[in-house]
Amino acid sequence: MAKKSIDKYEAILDAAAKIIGEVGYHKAQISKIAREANVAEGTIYLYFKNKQDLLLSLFQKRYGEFISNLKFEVANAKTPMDKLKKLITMHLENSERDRNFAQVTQIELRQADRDLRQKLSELLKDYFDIIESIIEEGKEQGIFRKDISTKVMRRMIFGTLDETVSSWLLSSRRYSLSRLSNDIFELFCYGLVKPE
Amino acid sequence: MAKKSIDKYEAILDAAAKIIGEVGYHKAQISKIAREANVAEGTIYLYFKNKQDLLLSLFQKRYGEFISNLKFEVANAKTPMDKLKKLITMHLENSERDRNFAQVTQIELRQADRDLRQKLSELLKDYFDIIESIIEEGKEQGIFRKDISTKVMRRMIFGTLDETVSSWLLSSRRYSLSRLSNDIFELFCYGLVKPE
Amino acid sequence: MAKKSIDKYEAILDAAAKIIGEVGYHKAQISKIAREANVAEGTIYLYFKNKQDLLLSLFQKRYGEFISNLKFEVANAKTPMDKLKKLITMHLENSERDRNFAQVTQIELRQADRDLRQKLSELLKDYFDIIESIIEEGKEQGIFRKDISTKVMRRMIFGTLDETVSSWLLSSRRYSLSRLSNDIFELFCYGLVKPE
Amino acid sequence: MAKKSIDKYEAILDAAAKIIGEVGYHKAQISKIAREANVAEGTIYLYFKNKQDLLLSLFQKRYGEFISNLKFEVANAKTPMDKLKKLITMHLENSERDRNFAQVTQIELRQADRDLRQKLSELLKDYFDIIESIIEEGKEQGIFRKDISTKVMRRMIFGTLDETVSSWLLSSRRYSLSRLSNDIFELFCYGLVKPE
DNA sequence: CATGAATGAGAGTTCATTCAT
DNA sequence: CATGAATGAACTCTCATTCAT
Repeated sequence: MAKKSIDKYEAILDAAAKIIGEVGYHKAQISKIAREANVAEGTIYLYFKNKQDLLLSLFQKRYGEFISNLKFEVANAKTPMDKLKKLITMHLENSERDRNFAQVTQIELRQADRDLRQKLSELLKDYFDIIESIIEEGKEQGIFRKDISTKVMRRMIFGTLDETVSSWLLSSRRYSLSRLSNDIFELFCYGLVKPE
Repeated sequence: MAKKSIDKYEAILDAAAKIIGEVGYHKAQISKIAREANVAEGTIYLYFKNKQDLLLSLFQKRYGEFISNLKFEVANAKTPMDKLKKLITMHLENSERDRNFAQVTQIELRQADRDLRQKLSELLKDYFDIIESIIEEGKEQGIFRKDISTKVMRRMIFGTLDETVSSWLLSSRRYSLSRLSNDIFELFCYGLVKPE
Repeated sequence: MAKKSIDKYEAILDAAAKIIGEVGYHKAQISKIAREANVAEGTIYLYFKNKQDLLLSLFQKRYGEFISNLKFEVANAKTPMDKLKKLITMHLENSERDRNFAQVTQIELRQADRDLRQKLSELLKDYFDIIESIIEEGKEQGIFRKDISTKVMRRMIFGTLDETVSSWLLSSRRYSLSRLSNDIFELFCYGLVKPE
Repeated sequence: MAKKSIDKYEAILDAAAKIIGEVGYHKAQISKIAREANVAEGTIYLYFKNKQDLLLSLFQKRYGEFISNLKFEVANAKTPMDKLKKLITMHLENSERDRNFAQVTQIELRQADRDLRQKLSELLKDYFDIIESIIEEGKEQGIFRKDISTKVMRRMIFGTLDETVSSWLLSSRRYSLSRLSNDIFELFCYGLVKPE
């Protein structure tokens, strides 16, 4: 029984990710998600308070897993540079591996009502914390410049990764996303200007 | 009186920008936009084919003006560095000046149905072209590095600006956006790493 | 001026007949009728109280002319048989000549709201009277049978002509309508059964 | 409980027949039909694709039943004369029994958009076929005259019955419809002209 | 726990009619 | 008389949510 419930819970989340990824949050009908999950419409409301809660749970679960993996890997990397490199790689690889995850994260998060957006940004907060702690560490070790605020740097890092994935999604994923890691890392570290 | 008065057209666009900025495209009811514009609901349909067309026109007009200003200013700047600087400043200042514009641009563009997104991204194309031409010029003049593709660079620039504005919007604009220009410019040019 | 008014009045009626004939009363928009008549929408309301009044006037005018012609011709025919023949011929020829008239008469009259239908059937009354007086005359002269009520006979005559025109209209008028006069006349007079 | 209960389906059809019969197709609001059927508006869309589909189904069901009864009775009648008599009687009795059916059939069918009319006339086709086959049989047996086309005859029969019912409906049904059967039959067979 | 038929508020859009010019 | 931009009531259809079974 307990097992069965968890199966359904997962099935609904998977179905939601698929449908929302395909048609977007607003056009994703509960009835379609139910059908995709092989579940009755009413059943969804046994596991989730409402449609918004479903999206929230979806994001929470998927992003939560990603964040905890990321934390682990970042902790294991030695230098701030290594940590940054790892973060870029994982962000891109994860997006590439799970297209629905990326779609939902990138596109669907933006819409949504005030309060939903608020809740979602709380979830993002964890990710931001990881980025910022890497930057702080780099600054402390004298590797990263201190004349620019950590927040500005964090926005560059997240914004660039975000936009990179967005572009890739809109391009119908015709190229390898994760292969861009090195260039982006280079850009982050040394900027546009030719050295010397 | 000019037929289909331009005043009304503008009033509707303004009202749409305001309402959409406040509650998002999907929750922005035609009836509310009409009330905000001091116009009957039916009147909106004299000026716009439908709700989607209204959003499209809104973006087209606002973004179009911005783009043409941007083109002019960028053309007048001497070096690629100056041009890049100008672009950053204008992006942030424009967003700061017109909150509704920024809101719509940042948030609402992402949602929307497949075909709307398609049309909107065509409009963004112009902006991307400007950014990319600055980069190309910098590469040709030996100022910017050539070992990283222009597209990757463009995504960093646009993504960072985009995320910076998004953050500012979500923070309820408690700080000056345009004052960040210099730092962002520095970051773009020289990266995170402390020189020497 | 007076002349001009009459021109517009006529133009609107013609336009209404054309548009209604094409798309039906309910789908015939005032704006389209106005455009067809080269007149502003508001102008229509200078000549007609409302849309319903326009249809009524249209029918009144067209049917009125037809009825008065019919009366004249029937009066000139000698025998009840000749009169009946004339009536059949004129009904079919008139429908064939003016497709819009037929369309409106046949199809559009049926719909309409309770009260409109009431008013229209008053107009039909004149036509019914003509038919019934022919029948009565025939009965008096001992030509037509007296064991069947005049009303029943009238309904046969009108119903048959009506259905004949309806069929022709729905068939996209691929055959000559007026050429059927003789057969219908025969049928009316002697019925289906083979004589002897 | 049967899914999408047949009861509700029937209740909606009955309500539709009643409301449409009262105010006509165009003025028959879904909301009123729903109220009459003791059903929510949305429920109607569980059973019918849209308003037009509801009308179509209504006609299909009611007319379909009538046609199949008619076929049975006509097949059981011996001579073409008996068959014709049966057809007249059933047409009138059925209309008299179910006023809504008659109303919809007579009045509402005529209006409607091009495509709806097309679909409806396909349904009428079955009725026409029955009439025509009776005529053909009569011709073959040497009972009916062969010098007039079957189609012309069919239009007389259908047109007369149709008009008879229409008249009766407009008269607010102040007389017995079915009692007219004999006279109409006589008229069809022998025509207006007094024998001898 | 599970179902899915039923609900009904809500939203976009149309179009006959009005009225200031 | 004429205009046509503006009006806003009205209507169909959608879909998240509920609840009796």
